[in-house]
Amino acid sequence: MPEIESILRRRFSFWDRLSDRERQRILDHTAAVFFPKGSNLHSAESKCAGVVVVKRGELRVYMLSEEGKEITLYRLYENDVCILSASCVLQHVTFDVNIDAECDTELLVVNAAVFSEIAEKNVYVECFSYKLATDRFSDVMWAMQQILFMSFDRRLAIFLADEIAKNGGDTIRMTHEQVAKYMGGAREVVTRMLNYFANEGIVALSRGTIRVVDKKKLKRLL
Amino acid sequence: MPEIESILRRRFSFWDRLSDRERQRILDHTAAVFFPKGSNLHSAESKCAGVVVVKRGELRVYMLSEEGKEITLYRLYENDVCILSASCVLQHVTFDVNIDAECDTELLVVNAAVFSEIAEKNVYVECFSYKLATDRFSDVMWAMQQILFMSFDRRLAIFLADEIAKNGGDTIRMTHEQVAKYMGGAREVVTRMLNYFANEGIVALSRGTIRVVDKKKLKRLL
DNA sequence: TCCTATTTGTGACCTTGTCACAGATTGGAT
DNA sequence: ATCCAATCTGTGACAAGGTCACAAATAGGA
Repeated sequence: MPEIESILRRRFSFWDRLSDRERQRILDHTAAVFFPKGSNLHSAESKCAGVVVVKRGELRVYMLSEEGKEITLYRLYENDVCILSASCVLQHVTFDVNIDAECDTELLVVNAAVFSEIAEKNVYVECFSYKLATDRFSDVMWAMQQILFMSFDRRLAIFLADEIAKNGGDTIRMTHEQVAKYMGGAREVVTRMLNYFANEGIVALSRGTIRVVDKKKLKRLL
Repeated sequence: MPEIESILRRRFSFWDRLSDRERQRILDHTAAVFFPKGSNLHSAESKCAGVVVVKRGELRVYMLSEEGKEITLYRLYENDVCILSASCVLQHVTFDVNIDAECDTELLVVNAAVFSEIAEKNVYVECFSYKLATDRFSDVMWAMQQILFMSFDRRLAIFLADEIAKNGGDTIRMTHEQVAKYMGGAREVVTRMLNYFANEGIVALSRGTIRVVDKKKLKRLL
């Protein structure tokens, strides 16, 4: 599998700190896996998925309350590495998250037990893992700052701006429900606020899509 | 300073992975520092304080919004090590926090530049730092879960229960203002809720103190 | 064309935060 | 002992956003 190896080498900065034996052991326990849109690939109950590299698609990492409320912490895209899917490997991670595939997604999954075993013996692997966790910590802090400190209209503006920047073009193909989920807000509030934006001539709405028609006005809300 | 060395050895799990030279370098750049109650020992603007060990007292780590709103992330007590005070050392930490001394506090402070220099060369030190950051990540997730998912009365009950468990005894010497700060809520809401608790016979209030008179009822709210 | 699922719109109500005070308590200073 | 000023606590009116219970509009398939 030369493709798998070339991906792992690029994503795992510890790759050349591994012995040949360790490298081979990882390669032997890494599989390409497909998750269809909407499927769950990690939750509190599910056994540890392992370390994941996104080949194609998108993952959403979120917190889930007992009553079923969700807060999206961050999203992962092509080439991102997900370590919280292997939280069982890191004893210092004492919380749980859920991870869903947001669209049809191809992953490389490194077996958790194997990764764990190597991380225990090789500090570079251990260190890599905790560094990655710290990166996510930063993402979560950003999400937290938004949720706790910014008004909903401002956050919505930021969200829309981020989405069009990310995808190119000015049309966001998402239902209000999805936007609400990503932002950690209530769908009704998203609807109301989007209609307000539409009245201001900032966006044009139609079922399932939001088109930004005045980027300048949008940025003024930022 | 044999005292400083004995504290550092106990708190820095990488201590016996250091060369004699590195150990000495750290010892030469560690100082005992006193921060009076209410003083700030780290903020976005202040230059990097360094790695801190709490000898005696208490630190509060919080996020600060542009408008001055605060959210307490976690608190640190005797023997805790604070790594976010040295966030400049960890490139993967891309957010900023504020840290105040909550009461008169004695610290050991390891110079940031020296620590950074050693962390760059010694993976064990680097790894230790990111592990510690991940511990705090877990604390923050707990705070986040509380703030976003739990009703205020439940959170207040948890807060009171935690405080009496921590201090022993049943009296909490804190103003409503302080409670609000720790919980990330509004003082008026704390006042209202405490009065409600008092009506239910759960607590007895007087200026500056909250006494829990019925722990069973309190736990029923948990 | 019709049927059904999904998406969007709307109003009433709840919780919590915000603001603007007023009243109570406390610890000095005289 | 008395008064003063600072701090702490209490309260009401209002705003933002979440929750609930629907109704209306819109797509896709059969």
